[in-house]
Amino acid sequence: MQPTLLCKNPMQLATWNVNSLTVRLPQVLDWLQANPVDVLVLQETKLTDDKFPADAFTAAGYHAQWFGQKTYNGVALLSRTPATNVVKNIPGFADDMARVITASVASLRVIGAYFPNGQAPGSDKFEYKMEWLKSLRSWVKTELEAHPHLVLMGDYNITFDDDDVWDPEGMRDQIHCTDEERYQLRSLVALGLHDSYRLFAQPPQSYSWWDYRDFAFRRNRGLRIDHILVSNALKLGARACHIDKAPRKNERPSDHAPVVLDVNLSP
DNA sequence: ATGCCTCAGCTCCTGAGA
Repeated sequence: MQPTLLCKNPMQLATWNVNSLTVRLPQVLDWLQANPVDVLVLQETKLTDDKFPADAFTAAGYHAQWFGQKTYNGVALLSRTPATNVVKNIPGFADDMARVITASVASLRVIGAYFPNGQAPGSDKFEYKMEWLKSLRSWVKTELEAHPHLVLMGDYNITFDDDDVWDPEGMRDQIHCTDEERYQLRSLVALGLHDSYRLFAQPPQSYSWWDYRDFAFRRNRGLRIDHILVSNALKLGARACHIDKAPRKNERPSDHAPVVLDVNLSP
Protein backbone atom coordinates (compact mmCIF):
# COMPACT_ATOMS: atom_id res chain seq x y z
CA MET A 1 0.00 0.00 0.00
CA GLN A 2 1.12 3.51 -0.79
CA PRO A 3 -1.31 5.60 1.21
CA THR A 4 0.26 8.89 0.19
CA LEU A 5 -0.40 8.06 -3.47
CA LEU A 6 -3.87 6.60 -3.28
CA CYS A 7 -6.75 8.98 -3.95
CA LYS A 8 -4.61 12.00 -3.11
CA ASN A 9 -4.51 15.08 -5.27
CA PRO A 10 -5.86 13.58 -8.48
CA MET A 11 -4.64 15.70 -11.36
CA GLN A 12 -4.97 15.71 -15.11
CA LEU A 13 -2.14 16.82 -17.35
CA ALA A 14 -2.55 17.27 -21.08
CA THR A 15 -0.72 18.26 -24.24
CA TRP A 16 -2.14 19.49 -27.54
CA ASN A 17 -0.53 20.75 -30.71
CA VAL A 18 -3.18 23.24 -31.82
CA ASN A 19 -1.63 24.30 -35.17
CA SER A 20 -2.38 28.02 -34.72
CA LEU A 21 -3.93 29.24 -31.49
CA THR A 22 -5.56 32.06 -33.45
CA VAL A 23 -7.65 29.57 -35.39
CA ARG A 24 -8.08 27.06 -32.56
CA LEU A 25 -8.71 29.28 -29.52
CA PRO A 26 -12.48 28.64 -29.45
CA GLN A 27 -11.84 24.90 -29.64
CA VAL A 28 -9.27 25.04 -26.85
CA LEU A 29 -11.68 26.96 -24.62
CA ASP A 30 -14.49 24.51 -25.40
CA TRP A 31 -12.20 21.59 -24.70
CA LEU A 32 -11.06 23.04 -21.36
CA GLN A 33 -14.65 23.56 -20.33
CA ALA A 34 -15.45 19.92 -21.10
CA ASN A 35 -12.04 18.71 -19.82
CA PRO A 36 -11.01 20.94 -16.91
CA VAL A 37 -7.46 19.58 -16.75
CA ASP A 38 -5.01 20.99 -14.22
CA VAL A 39 -2.24 21.60 -16.73
CA LEU A 40 -2.40 21.93 -20.52
CA VAL A 41 0.65 22.57 -22.67
CA LEU A 42 0.14 23.84 -26.20
CA GLN A 43 2.39 23.68 -29.24
CA GLU A 44 2.40 25.55 -32.55
CA THR A 45 0.61 28.58 -31.17
CA LYS A 46 2.11 30.55 -34.10
CA LEU A 47 1.67 33.80 -32.19
CA THR A 48 3.99 36.58 -31.13
CA ASP A 49 3.88 37.15 -27.37
CA ASP A 50 1.96 40.42 -27.70
CA LYS A 51 -0.90 38.56 -29.43
CA PHE A 52 -1.25 35.74 -26.89
CA PRO A 53 -4.90 35.54 -25.71
CA ALA A 54 -4.09 35.58 -21.99
CA ASP A 55 -7.39 37.26 -21.05
CA ALA A 56 -9.44 34.47 -22.59
CA PHE A 57 -7.60 31.90 -20.49
CA THR A 58 -7.89 34.02 -17.35
CA ALA A 59 -11.65 34.16 -17.91
CA ALA A 60 -11.63 30.38 -18.29
CA GLY A 61 -9.90 30.01 -14.92
CA TYR A 62 -6.36 29.34 -16.11
CA HIS A 63 -3.03 30.96 -15.47
CA ALA A 64 -0.90 31.13 -18.59
CA GLN A 65 2.76 31.26 -19.49
CA TRP A 66 3.71 31.62 -23.12
CA PHE A 67 6.66 31.83 -25.44
CA GLY A 68 6.01 32.44 -29.09
CA GLN A 69 7.17 33.93 -32.35
CA LYS A 70 5.77 34.99 -35.66
CA THR A 71 4.36 32.40 -38.09
CA TYR A 72 5.89 29.21 -36.71
CA ASN A 73 6.40 27.25 -33.49
CA GLY A 74 5.35 28.80 -30.18
CA VAL A 75 4.44 27.05 -26.92
CA ALA A 76 2.29 27.81 -23.89
CA LEU A 77 1.55 26.36 -20.47
CA LEU A 78 -1.88 26.74 -18.90
CA SER A 79 -2.49 25.79 -15.28
CA ARG A 80 -5.24 26.01 -12.67
CA THR A 81 -2.73 27.19 -10.07
CA PRO A 82 0.04 29.67 -10.90
CA ALA A 83 3.19 28.45 -12.60
CA THR A 84 6.54 29.53 -11.16
CA ASN A 85 10.22 29.31 -12.02
CA VAL A 86 9.52 29.59 -15.74
CA VAL A 87 12.28 28.81 -18.23
CA LYS A 88 11.96 29.38 -21.97
CA ASN A 89 13.74 27.15 -24.47
CA ILE A 90 16.82 25.09 -23.53
CA PRO A 91 19.42 26.99 -21.48
CA GLY A 92 22.78 26.89 -23.22
CA PHE A 93 21.31 25.95 -26.59
CA ALA A 94 21.10 28.98 -28.87
CA ASP A 95 17.86 28.71 -30.84
CA ASP A 96 15.79 31.27 -32.72
CA MET A 97 12.74 29.00 -32.53
CA ALA A 98 10.31 29.06 -29.59
CA ARG A 99 9.92 25.38 -28.74
CA VAL A 100 10.14 24.73 -25.00
CA ILE A 101 8.53 26.09 -21.86
CA THR A 102 9.33 24.74 -18.41
CA ALA A 103 7.63 25.67 -15.15
CA SER A 104 6.72 24.43 -11.70
CA VAL A 105 3.05 23.84 -10.94
CA ALA A 106 2.34 22.76 -7.37
CA SER A 107 4.85 19.96 -6.66
CA LEU A 108 5.27 19.20 -10.36
CA ARG A 109 7.97 20.24 -12.79
CA VAL A 110 6.39 20.50 -16.23
CA ILE A 111 8.29 20.70 -19.51
CA GLY A 112 6.16 21.41 -22.58
CA ALA A 113 7.97 20.96 -25.86
CA TYR A 114 7.49 21.22 -29.59
CA PHE A 115 10.20 18.99 -31.00
CA PRO A 116 11.60 19.86 -34.44
CA ASN A 117 9.96 18.14 -37.39
CA GLY A 118 13.22 17.31 -39.12
CA GLN A 119 11.71 17.26 -42.63
CA ALA A 120 13.81 14.38 -44.04
CA PRO A 121 16.78 12.29 -42.95
CA GLY A 122 20.00 13.87 -44.19
CA SER A 123 18.56 17.39 -44.42
CA ASP A 124 19.84 20.40 -42.50
CA LYS A 125 16.60 20.34 -40.53
CA PHE A 126 17.23 16.74 -39.55
CA GLU A 127 20.71 17.69 -38.28
CA TYR A 128 19.13 20.50 -36.27
CA LYS A 129 16.61 18.02 -34.86
CA MET A 130 19.44 15.74 -33.69
CA GLU A 131 21.36 18.61 -32.04
CA TRP A 132 18.18 19.88 -30.43
CA LEU A 133 17.38 16.40 -29.08
CA LYS A 134 20.84 16.06 -27.53
CA SER A 135 20.51 19.46 -25.87
CA LEU A 136 17.03 18.67 -24.63
CA ARG A 137 18.35 15.49 -23.02
CA SER A 138 20.98 17.46 -21.06
CA TRP A 139 18.31 19.91 -19.96
CA VAL A 140 15.91 17.17 -18.86
CA LYS A 141 18.72 15.41 -17.00
CA THR A 142 19.49 18.60 -15.08
CA GLU A 143 15.83 19.22 -14.35
CA LEU A 144 15.22 15.64 -13.20
CA GLU A 145 18.04 15.91 -10.68
CA ALA A 146 16.42 19.01 -9.18
CA HIS A 147 12.79 17.96 -9.58
CA PRO A 148 11.88 14.28 -9.11
CA HIS A 149 8.22 14.87 -9.99
CA LEU A 150 8.81 15.73 -13.63
CA VAL A 151 6.64 15.44 -16.71
CA LEU A 152 7.92 16.03 -20.25
CA MET A 153 5.06 16.35 -22.69
CA GLY A 154 4.38 17.72 -26.11
CA ASP A 155 4.67 17.06 -29.82
CA TYR A 156 7.77 14.89 -30.08
CA ASN A 157 7.58 14.35 -33.83
CA ILE A 158 8.98 10.86 -33.17
CA THR A 159 7.28 7.47 -33.02
CA PHE A 160 8.53 4.93 -30.49
CA ASP A 161 8.06 1.89 -32.72
CA ASP A 162 5.90 0.33 -35.43
CA ASP A 163 2.86 0.26 -33.12
CA ASP A 164 2.82 4.05 -33.39
CA VAL A 165 2.67 4.02 -37.20
CA TRP A 166 -0.32 3.23 -39.42
CA ASP A 167 1.94 1.98 -42.24
CA PRO A 168 5.21 0.82 -40.69
CA GLU A 169 6.57 -0.68 -43.91
CA GLY A 170 5.73 2.34 -46.02
CA MET A 171 7.23 4.72 -43.45
CA ARG A 172 10.33 2.74 -42.62
CA ASP A 173 13.34 5.06 -42.30
CA GLN A 174 11.10 8.03 -43.10
CA ILE A 175 10.94 11.14 -40.92
CA HIS A 176 9.42 10.43 -37.44
CA CYS A 177 10.38 6.77 -37.82
CA THR A 178 14.16 6.68 -38.32
CA ASP A 179 16.49 4.71 -36.08
CA GLU A 180 18.35 7.94 -35.23
CA GLU A 181 15.23 9.68 -33.96
CA ARG A 182 14.06 6.62 -32.03
CA TYR A 183 17.50 6.24 -30.49
CA GLN A 184 17.30 9.81 -29.20
CA LEU A 185 13.81 9.16 -27.83
CA ARG A 186 14.99 6.02 -26.05
CA SER A 187 17.93 8.00 -24.65
CA LEU A 188 15.48 10.47 -23.16
CA VAL A 189 13.51 7.61 -21.62
CA ALA A 190 16.77 6.15 -20.27
CA LEU A 191 17.17 9.22 -18.05
CA GLY A 192 14.42 7.70 -15.92
CA LEU A 193 11.22 8.50 -17.80
CA HIS A 194 8.26 6.40 -18.90
CA ASP A 195 5.88 6.60 -21.86
CA SER A 196 2.73 7.04 -19.79
CA TYR A 197 0.46 5.98 -22.67
CA ARG A 198 1.97 2.49 -22.74
CA LEU A 199 1.73 2.05 -18.98
CA PHE A 200 -1.90 1.11 -19.68
CA ALA A 201 -3.79 -1.15 -22.06
CA GLN A 202 -4.68 0.84 -25.19
CA PRO A 203 -6.74 0.26 -28.30
CA PRO A 204 -4.74 -1.02 -31.28
CA GLN A 205 -3.78 1.56 -33.91
CA SER A 206 -3.89 4.49 -31.50
CA TYR A 207 -2.56 7.69 -33.02
CA SER A 208 -2.35 11.36 -32.03
CA TRP A 209 -1.83 12.91 -35.46
CA TRP A 210 -3.49 12.38 -38.84
CA ASP A 211 -2.61 14.10 -42.11
CA TYR A 212 -5.17 16.64 -43.28
CA ARG A 213 -5.01 15.09 -46.73
CA ASP A 214 -6.67 12.06 -48.18
CA PHE A 215 -9.26 11.52 -45.41
CA ALA A 216 -6.45 10.25 -43.20
CA PHE A 217 -8.40 10.68 -39.96
CA ARG A 218 -11.47 8.88 -41.28
CA ARG A 219 -9.21 6.03 -42.44
CA ASN A 220 -7.22 6.19 -39.19
CA ARG A 221 -3.98 6.63 -41.11
CA GLY A 222 -1.99 8.32 -38.37
CA LEU A 223 1.05 8.46 -36.16
CA ARG A 224 1.45 8.55 -32.39
CA ILE A 225 3.93 11.40 -32.03
CA ASP A 226 2.49 13.34 -29.08
CA HIS A 227 3.71 11.90 -25.81
CA ILE A 228 3.60 12.36 -22.05
CA LEU A 229 6.76 11.07 -20.39
CA VAL A 230 6.78 10.85 -16.61
CA SER A 231 9.57 10.44 -14.09
CA ASN A 232 9.93 7.38 -11.85
CA ALA A 233 8.28 9.21 -8.95
CA LEU A 234 5.31 10.30 -11.07
CA LYS A 235 4.89 6.88 -12.62
CA LEU A 236 3.89 5.59 -9.18
CA GLY A 237 0.85 7.86 -9.26
CA ALA A 238 -0.11 7.43 -12.94
CA ARG A 239 -3.68 6.12 -13.22
CA ALA A 240 -4.67 6.41 -16.88
CA CYS A 241 -3.62 7.94 -20.17
CA HIS A 242 -5.73 8.48 -23.25
CA ILE A 243 -5.83 10.28 -26.58
CA ASP A 244 -8.95 12.42 -26.99
CA LYS A 245 -9.98 12.11 -30.63
CA ALA A 246 -13.11 14.24 -30.19
CA PRO A 247 -11.51 17.58 -31.17
CA ARG A 248 -10.13 16.01 -34.36
CA LYS A 249 -13.78 15.64 -35.45
CA ASN A 250 -14.44 19.37 -35.13
CA GLU A 251 -14.91 21.60 -38.11
CA ARG A 252 -11.44 23.04 -38.93
CA PRO A 253 -9.61 20.78 -36.49
CA SER A 254 -5.98 20.73 -35.57
CA ASP A 255 -4.22 17.79 -37.21
CA HIS A 256 -3.23 16.64 -33.68
CA ALA A 257 -5.44 15.33 -30.87
CA PRO A 258 -4.87 16.07 -27.15
CA VAL A 259 -3.21 13.44 -24.95
CA VAL A 260 -4.35 13.34 -21.31
CA LEU A 261 -2.72 11.79 -18.26
CA ASP A 262 -4.52 11.09 -14.98
CA VAL A 263 -2.08 11.07 -12.09
CA ASN A 264 -2.35 11.08 -8.31
CA LEU A 265 0.23 13.21 -6.58
CA SER A 266 1.45 12.76 -3.07
CA PRO A 267 0.75 15.88 -0.99
C1' DA B 1 3.77 12.17 -57.25
C1' DT B 2 8.46 17.98 -55.80
C1' DG B 3 0.62 15.72 -55.59
C1' DC B 4 -3.42 15.45 -51.90
C1' DC B 5 -4.75 19.72 -46.84
C1' DT B 6 -4.04 23.65 -43.68
C1' DC B 7 -1.96 27.87 -41.94
C1' DA B 8 0.72 32.39 -42.02
C1' DG B 9 2.08 36.15 -44.62
C1' DC B 10 5.16 42.17 -47.22
C1' DT B 11 -1.21 36.93 -49.22
C1' DC B 12 -3.69 35.83 -55.29
C1' DC B 13 1.70 32.03 -54.38
C1' DT B 14 5.27 30.03 -51.31
C1' DG B 15 7.27 27.62 -47.28
C1' DA B 16 6.46 24.48 -43.79
C1' DG B 17 4.26 21.07 -41.49
C1' DA B 18 4.34 15.58 -40.65
